Amino acid sequence: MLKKINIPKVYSPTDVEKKWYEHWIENKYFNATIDKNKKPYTIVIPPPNITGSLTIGHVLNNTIQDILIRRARMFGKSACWIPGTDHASIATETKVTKMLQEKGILKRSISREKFIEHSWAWKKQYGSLIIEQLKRLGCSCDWERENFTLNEKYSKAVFHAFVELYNKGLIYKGNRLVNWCTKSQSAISDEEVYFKEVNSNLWYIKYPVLNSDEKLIIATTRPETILGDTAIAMNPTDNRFNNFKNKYAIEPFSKRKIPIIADNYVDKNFGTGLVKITPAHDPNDFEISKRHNLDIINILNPDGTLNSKVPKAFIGLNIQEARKKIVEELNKLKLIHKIEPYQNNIGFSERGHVPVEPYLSEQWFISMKKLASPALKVVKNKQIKFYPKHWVKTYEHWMINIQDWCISRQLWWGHRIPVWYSKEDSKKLHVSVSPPSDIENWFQDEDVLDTWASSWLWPMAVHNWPDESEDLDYFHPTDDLVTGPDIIFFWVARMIMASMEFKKEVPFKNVYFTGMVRDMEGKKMSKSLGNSPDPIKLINDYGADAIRFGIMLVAPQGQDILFSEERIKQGRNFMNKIWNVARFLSFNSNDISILSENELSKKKLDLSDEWIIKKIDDIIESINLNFKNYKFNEIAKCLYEFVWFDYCDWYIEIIKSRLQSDNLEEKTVVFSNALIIFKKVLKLMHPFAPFITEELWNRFKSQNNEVDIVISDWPQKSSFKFDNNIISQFEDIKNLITKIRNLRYEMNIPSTQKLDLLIKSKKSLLIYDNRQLIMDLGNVKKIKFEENLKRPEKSAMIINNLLEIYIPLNDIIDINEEKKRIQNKIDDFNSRMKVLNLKVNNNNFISKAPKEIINKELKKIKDIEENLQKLIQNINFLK
RNA sequence: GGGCGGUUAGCUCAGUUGGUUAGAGCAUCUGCUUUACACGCAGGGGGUCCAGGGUUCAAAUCCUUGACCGCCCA
Repeated sequence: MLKKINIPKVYSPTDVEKKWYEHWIENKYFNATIDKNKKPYTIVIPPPNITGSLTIGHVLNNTIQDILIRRARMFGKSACWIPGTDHASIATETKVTKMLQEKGILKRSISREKFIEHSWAWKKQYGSLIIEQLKRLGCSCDWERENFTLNEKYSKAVFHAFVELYNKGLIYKGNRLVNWCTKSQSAISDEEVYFKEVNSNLWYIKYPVLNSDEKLIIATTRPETILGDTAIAMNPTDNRFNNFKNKYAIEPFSKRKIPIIADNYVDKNFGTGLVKITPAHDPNDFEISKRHNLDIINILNPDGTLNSKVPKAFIGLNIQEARKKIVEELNKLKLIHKIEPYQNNIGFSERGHVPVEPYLSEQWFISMKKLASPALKVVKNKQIKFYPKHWVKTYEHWMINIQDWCISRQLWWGHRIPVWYSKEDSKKLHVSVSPPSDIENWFQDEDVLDTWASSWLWPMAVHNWPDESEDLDYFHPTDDLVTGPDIIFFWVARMIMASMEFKKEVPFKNVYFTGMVRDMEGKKMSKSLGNSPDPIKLINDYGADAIRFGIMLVAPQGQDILFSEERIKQGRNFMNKIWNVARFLSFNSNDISILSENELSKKKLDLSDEWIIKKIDDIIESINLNFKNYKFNEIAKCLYEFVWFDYCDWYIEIIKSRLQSDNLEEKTVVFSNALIIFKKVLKLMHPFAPFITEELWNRFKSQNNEVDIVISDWPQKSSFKFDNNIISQFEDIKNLITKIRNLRYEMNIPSTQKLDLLIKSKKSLLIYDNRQLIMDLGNVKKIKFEENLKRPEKSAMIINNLLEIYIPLNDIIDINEEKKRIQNKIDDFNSRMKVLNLKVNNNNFISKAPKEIINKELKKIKDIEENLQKLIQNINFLK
């Protein structure tokens, strides 16, 4: 027996969310345990930076993960979602440096140890902001397993990986051009460089040729690098410069003699067809220098000023100053041929926002070729599947053309490279997870590792790798990874490589790439652009469920999302709808003993009851299928449409009068059915909208030990066996009602006026059995069947499912309007008829199309003909 | 230059393997204090599915060329 349930008029998300989140945590629902009777299901969170705060992108990403993990939990799996944060070497160091600066402390004036102390303090204070925000969103992470990439245990894994690769000969130290950020004075990765169009010039500069009066004209975007030139190059097929092959040019400032060489890299059509080669300051030039054994002259200090390799007058100038002075001097020497405006694509450091310098320096590298091939294989043979799958191509392209990975960073916050150099002989190295025992005779490498060189171990290291552990055995490989395509290379690919190399198994089975969240103008959301709304404010205003649902509704697989607050409103409105239909049920809950689904199946049900049961059965099936295909927005849409259009707009409206019935049996059956459907909806919706569903579930759950929804079981299809025609029969009834409503509008009939239906037919059981709901929803007073009915004067006519139905209207009727209305219908049918006739009279169609298609078309024609015949008779009658 | 997406209603987007009268939300128009909900109800209007060519009995859907927009790589 269900007691009267009270539901407040307004849903207030904030209180409800807090209450249930605490309840879930207290009951340890999110804590996964190793249970050999259950299948494990694992997700590792893409660890957000400790410097970060929640963005709409995080909301999308983590909502999807939460949906997956909550559903897996309801499916009876041992669901483990491991959260954590990333120490974000460069971002954090920048933040801490800035914070210290504001306190008047210069980073270089304090010791490394002191700086790291400050960093940990900073981390303690601000580093878990985003974690707290994820809780507000409702994320059901296993917080007891929270991890951090700079934890002692985790660091051990990072060092272990370094040492293992070093011992395998896959890590080396080398001179390479790296992307140098002159502001942070550190190497940065390709991925930390963004490109910007900059208005610059193309300078055409004349180079004197050795032992000749001739001058060669080359075009360059970087005149200041003349000081590091070690060659002039042409394309070998370019005959214009044949005379100069194997000669030398003169660098105008230091008067160095530089060779004139031929290389395929040179584009004949760029500038004059000749380029200057500066190996230390351009990646392509560097490659050329290796092919031609050229000198390599580095003219820059780490801070971007010119070093002592250049003539005195230029030493200490920064790049802009040097460029200006060089051009002035060249002008004086009359060596400028011309200057053209030129749009240049220049790389900028994501952290320092200064142009990135290709810079020759000594760095640690991982050689990637060997690691790449198994990682490529497991994606190609679908051991790891990508959703959407078109990312496979991008992945393959990168893996095939993979470059060695520069893993050292000139920073302090991070994993210090586990290499010690002997003080006596710096060529003698100690490479180990632990320092040498006679530490006083050694000094450690100054650099730290690239952050990605720790997070690439994430799925393993969160489970104690390299140590053996039950967790690692049970929860690894993980199941699904949800992340953005922008980090497919620096994270996803590298995790696959690490896992294949160290563990000989895939780190995850499926990767779901979300779309990018953009604003309504298509711009990427970012803090600096100020176009990123604060999700916490949105949660406060609309509720977490509204945001989760709103964003899932507009996030189709693999498509970028144009986000605006309007989207959230749709989610909120939907939550309001759910809340209110629950209220409606609660008003009728008084003293009704609820039947089980099994008991219900033995009762006599109306068409509408069977229809809604069949509908939700179909929805369950379709949701399950869409989960399999990672089509989350389809699921959201399914739920939205079912709840709003089928359940609320039709079913609830239909049962209103039945719930008023004096017949207790009738009432019990109808209410039970409505409630059973509703509770299934709550379960299906729970992964998308966890809070409101838990709240309502607890209000409606029966006394006999039903558990909280979060750990309840996923709904099954009903055991009802249905006639195949249920859906179409019910559609007929719906159509009839819609036609009556539409007629009202077209004929200006007040909505309060009850109508009579006179049906020219013998008793139609379909209509007769459903007369009550037709009367309720169509606002109809009585329904009469009469086989030989004559069209009453002053009536309007509708046709539904080939039935002629008359609605007497007395003086309201405007016969001309009625004629017009019927003529419109006739025109409409006629135009459709034309198209159909063309099709059916085509012999090719008849001979080649499948039979069921032909029959379908013929049936349409037959129906239209019958309809037309009736309509024409009617209009003739009116004339 | 290479690769990957996209172009469908005024706006934002769905549209599974080719066969519906091409859908939804927002916006818009009309009516509604109908005993859950105006964050609502009922009804309506609004489309050359970017363009050309092709395959097919049949194309928004498949192939091809092009235009435009976006992203990634060089």
